Amino acid sequence: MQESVPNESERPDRYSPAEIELKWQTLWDADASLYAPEPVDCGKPKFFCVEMFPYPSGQLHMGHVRNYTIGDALARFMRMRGYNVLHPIGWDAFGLPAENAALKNNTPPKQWTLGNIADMRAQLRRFGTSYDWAGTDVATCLPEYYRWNQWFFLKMYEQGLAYRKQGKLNWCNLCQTVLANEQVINGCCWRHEDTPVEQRDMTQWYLRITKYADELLDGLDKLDGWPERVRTMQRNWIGRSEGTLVDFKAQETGETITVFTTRVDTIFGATSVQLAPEHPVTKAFAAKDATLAGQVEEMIAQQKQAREEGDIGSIEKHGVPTGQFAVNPFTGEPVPIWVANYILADYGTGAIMSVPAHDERDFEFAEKYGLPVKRVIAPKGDTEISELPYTAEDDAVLIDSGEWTSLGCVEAQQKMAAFAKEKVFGSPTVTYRLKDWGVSRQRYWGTPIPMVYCERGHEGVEPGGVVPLPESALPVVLPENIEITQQGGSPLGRVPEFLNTTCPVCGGPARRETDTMDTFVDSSWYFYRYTDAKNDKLPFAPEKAAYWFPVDQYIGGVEHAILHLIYSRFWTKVMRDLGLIPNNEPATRLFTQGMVIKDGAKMSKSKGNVVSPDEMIGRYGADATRMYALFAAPPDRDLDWQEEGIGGVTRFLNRVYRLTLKYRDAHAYANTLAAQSVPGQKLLRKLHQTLAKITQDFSGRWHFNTCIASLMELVNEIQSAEPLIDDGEIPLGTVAEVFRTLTLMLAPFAPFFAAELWSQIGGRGAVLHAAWPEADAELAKDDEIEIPVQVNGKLVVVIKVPAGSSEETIRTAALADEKVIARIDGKTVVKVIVVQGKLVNLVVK
RNA sequence: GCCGUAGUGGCGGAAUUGGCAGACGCGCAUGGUUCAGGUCCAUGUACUCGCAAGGGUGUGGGGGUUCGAGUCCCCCCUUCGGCACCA
Repeated sequence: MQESVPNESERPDRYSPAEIELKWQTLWDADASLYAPEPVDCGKPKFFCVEMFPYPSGQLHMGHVRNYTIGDALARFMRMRGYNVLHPIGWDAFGLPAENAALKNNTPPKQWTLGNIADMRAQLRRFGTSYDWAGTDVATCLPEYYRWNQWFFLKMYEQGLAYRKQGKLNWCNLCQTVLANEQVINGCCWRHEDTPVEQRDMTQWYLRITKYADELLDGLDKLDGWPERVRTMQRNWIGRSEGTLVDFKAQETGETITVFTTRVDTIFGATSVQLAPEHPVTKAFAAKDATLAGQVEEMIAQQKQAREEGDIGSIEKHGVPTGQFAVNPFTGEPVPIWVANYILADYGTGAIMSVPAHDERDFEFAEKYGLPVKRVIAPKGDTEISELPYTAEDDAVLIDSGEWTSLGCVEAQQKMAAFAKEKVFGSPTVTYRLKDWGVSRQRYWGTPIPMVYCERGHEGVEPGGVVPLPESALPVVLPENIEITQQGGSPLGRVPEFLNTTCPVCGGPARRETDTMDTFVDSSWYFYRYTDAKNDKLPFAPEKAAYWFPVDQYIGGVEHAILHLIYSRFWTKVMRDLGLIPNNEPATRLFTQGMVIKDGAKMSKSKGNVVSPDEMIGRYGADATRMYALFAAPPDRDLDWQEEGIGGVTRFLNRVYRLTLKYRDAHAYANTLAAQSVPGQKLLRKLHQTLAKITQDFSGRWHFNTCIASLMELVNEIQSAEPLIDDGEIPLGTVAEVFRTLTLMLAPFAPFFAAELWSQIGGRGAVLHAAWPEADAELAKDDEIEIPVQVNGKLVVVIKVPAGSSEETIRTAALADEKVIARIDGKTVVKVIVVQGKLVNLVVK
């Protein structure tokens, strides 16, 4: 015979997450506008809180859970603080995985994507995230959204910010598409980390992000709400470098070789000119010299191989002489022209002047090939000895440099650049590492580019020339009945109904652009759409964006530090210049949370260390999972998910549940704090100390792990006081106050749990909109404080004195302590240091 | 190489301005409750010498400033991340 096990929900010492969460979720789901913000004229201060939107892969992972839990805690806190909060969600819904899934399962990308969105939306609801579901919920793969990508593209085309050109592009064979520079990581595709990208010559659409290079760089200094790490990464990426262009003329053939240098002051030490293998002048020389042509070809082949093997950095410097000479315009001296493999074709001008005495790389190269080393910079007060290559310090001076001799090198740089400009053989210049953003993708599942090619041509447009579609032709809708194959080329090119169209200007036959836009276009402005997600006249109403922007808090992973975060800053500046928005930056504060890892490694299917959020909910409930995600580590650090630890949070919640129900009747005595006992004051003190700590942490430090720790301390103290409450030594009014406040403090972290407790203790309205309690500094004050007493910096004893004791009282108490007396026996007290309210230190000899 | 980030018990982590190092939790140990336990409760838990009282040592390493340093300064090591033959 088996005895019946008590039903979980009947046990007074445990709560049933499954029951409580289902109950509240059902209620919440029924109210579509539960989390909607108030109108813009509500008079409350606004707070716009955005977490980076997910790609709808079909499965939430723990990284998402962490990201959204952080944002949700903040959004819930700010609502309780009386802010008008916009807390939206959306879906970064275009992209290659949908096409791969289509190939694998024979499901159309749209169906697959929308199905995943529905699944993930349900998952997020199970976690109780307080998104404005009805008002936002933007999916980038829908024409209602991507038509505005097309609209922006046309605006940029008008402004000359979108243009088409031929160039070298990064090509990933697995993706069967080109990639932006930002999408190439260590020479490999960002989605296929083991697949080196190839360089292909193609004609593509570009967005002129370089126009904003300086603004993007300078703006970083003012973004003090962004992590330094992210700002540094962006600075490196933009890679601004000031220098000088100088024209060297080939002596025999007359070609101009413009070199870029940051150290024009060393030009008297130039002993050769070095060209990149791909440089046009290299090609011109090679055309007339078969031997050279062969050598250059070999050099390019070697580089390609090194790139594919992934060790481009370790390749040995080598070069070949062209047999030609170029004239240094400053000295009139001819120097040999070489082609060298360490010269980058796409940085600067692809040509340098080589100054072996003052540049490590040039020195190494000159040593190898026996080129002369001519020293022209000297440390101050030294004209003879110094080790080469010598990199000049700020106080270095020029020697052997004609009329510039004896100048400081910084001064010389300016004067020589100005001289070059005056004599028309050079000029000061600025170069950037940042290149224009190539946005064409030879893929199906993306935004069609709203351009056609007029076959016959018409006035101002040659046959096959580009014609932008008028706004009235938008959206250019992505055809749905398409067979996904792995053939090369743009899939849209194989859909005749899409491809063949008419020219909007002359009405003649035209072909549509068949490439689609990079998905990073979608994410560059999606948060603006949140402010007005249903607008069908504009991407958003300017007045709505003006009210909500900039985002007050943006939260996401650091992996987007360059890609998404630089593109969206660029897009913001473009929209500002189009007069759509007044703000210069998309977000004033950025928080980059750490990764969730398992057993020291990033979670991945191949490693088999993936933790499923649904399983966590099933085993522990959403509240415990959320709280543990916050408790296990501070949010900016990586979090190693150790499942054993979650038991501590479950125990904590069970304890709170048991105690709250036990003292439920105390709430009839709420607001009767007048008669206070000593243990009652002690409990209130702890309560207000906890409240003060949590309130303050939400304002910026965000150490939610210690917030939860302090809630645990509070509950431990309540539990210790249990006998006192039962004996009536703590007034019931105090008990009511403690549990009411505790429930409110839990609300941002454990929403289902707090809602349940709130209703159990008879709280008015939804805990969601209850006012966050104010910490009372008076009540939080200790009446007795502990003062550690040290002798020569070593702790001897901790004494207790009344709070606010004078320095003299503390000193006397410290010197009167037995242990202290024993310790200083036979020695002289040289000095007594009393730090009021903190500590006493005796210096003895 | 340059830039940034971090380094604290068996583990995750705490110590906001220089002032009791190790809060809180996990784990572990002992005891209790329970027919039972992936339950609950109590106590202990940095290392080390000691039966104990009590001592000594401790925040990656080495110096320094200070009455006092995890925290500030200098040098070095290591981790993670970014950029990298960038002229």
